[in-house]
Amino acid sequence: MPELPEVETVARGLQREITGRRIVSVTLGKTDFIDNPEEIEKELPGRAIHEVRRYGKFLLLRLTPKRDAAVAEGDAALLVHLGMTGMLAPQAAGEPHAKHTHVVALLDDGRELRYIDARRFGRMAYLAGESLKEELKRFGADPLEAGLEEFTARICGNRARIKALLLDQQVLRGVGNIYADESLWKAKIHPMQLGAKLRREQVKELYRALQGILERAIVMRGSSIADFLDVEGQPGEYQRHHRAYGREGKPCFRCKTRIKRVIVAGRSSYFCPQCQKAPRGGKRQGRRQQEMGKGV
DNA sequence: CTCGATCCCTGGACGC
DNA sequence: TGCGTCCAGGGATCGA
Repeated sequence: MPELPEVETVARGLQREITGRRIVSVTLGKTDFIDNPEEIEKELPGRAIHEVRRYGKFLLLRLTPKRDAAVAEGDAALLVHLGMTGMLAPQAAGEPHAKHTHVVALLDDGRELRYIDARRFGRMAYLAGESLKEELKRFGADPLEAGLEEFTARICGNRARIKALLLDQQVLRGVGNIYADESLWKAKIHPMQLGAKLRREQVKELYRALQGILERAIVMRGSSIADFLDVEGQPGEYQRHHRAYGREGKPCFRCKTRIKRVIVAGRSSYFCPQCQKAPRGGKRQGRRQQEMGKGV
């Protein structure tokens, strides 16, 4: 499941592999995950990819203007979200298309940039000018770029549960279920804790934990749980270092207590019930008890 | 404002 | 062996 480190890994691979290549033609398969398939067919051919970078969980393939463009349209880009099972990689045109190959862009070096996605939970869109700007503005701060000040403001200015906040792409862009759970475990914060109720010191711990984990995961080329593969078809290694995610019933690496799983924000959330203390009033009651304990 | 529920989609795990 | 069922999960959407 591609989150920030996995998408970063793919972006770096694509940046190395296809920067400078011109798109010759585009062939589409199923298009229900594409915002504007007809524009993709019309706008991509003839443009070169001049940069590939990550934006949250999106890959941003920045495109040059068309050679015969009559009017400037501003920046143009292909946005690609890998969803759960998406993969974007250049392959030799002669290679048979894998099952679930839905977009094929022939490049000017004879290779094909292919988008393969069994579940089609991903998303693809061609955007330019203002609509590109508007789209990018919808997302929150990149957790690796945000300073402690901004991180704190975004987490504390919110009454939702910390797990929900970490997953909310309008708060932070790029964090998904795995790295949310891993950073909460590291910072010893219960996933149901309210963001606004976290102490300053806890927020700082979380900030450091999240950045450290994301950076380390990028070095290890991401986590391969089910089928994540990078541009070269290689799995990541970070799944070997998970401390909470997917470890229900297994001993906590710190205290040996069995890792528990609860649903928060509609997602499985793994945590250590000993290290990550439940917020007062807990999950089971859900009643509206507050104040008094307001004192941070 | 925040929540849960529901839908999208397919493959893998599991039970019988 | 083969079926049915459940589950995974990011994100949009809707109603509470």
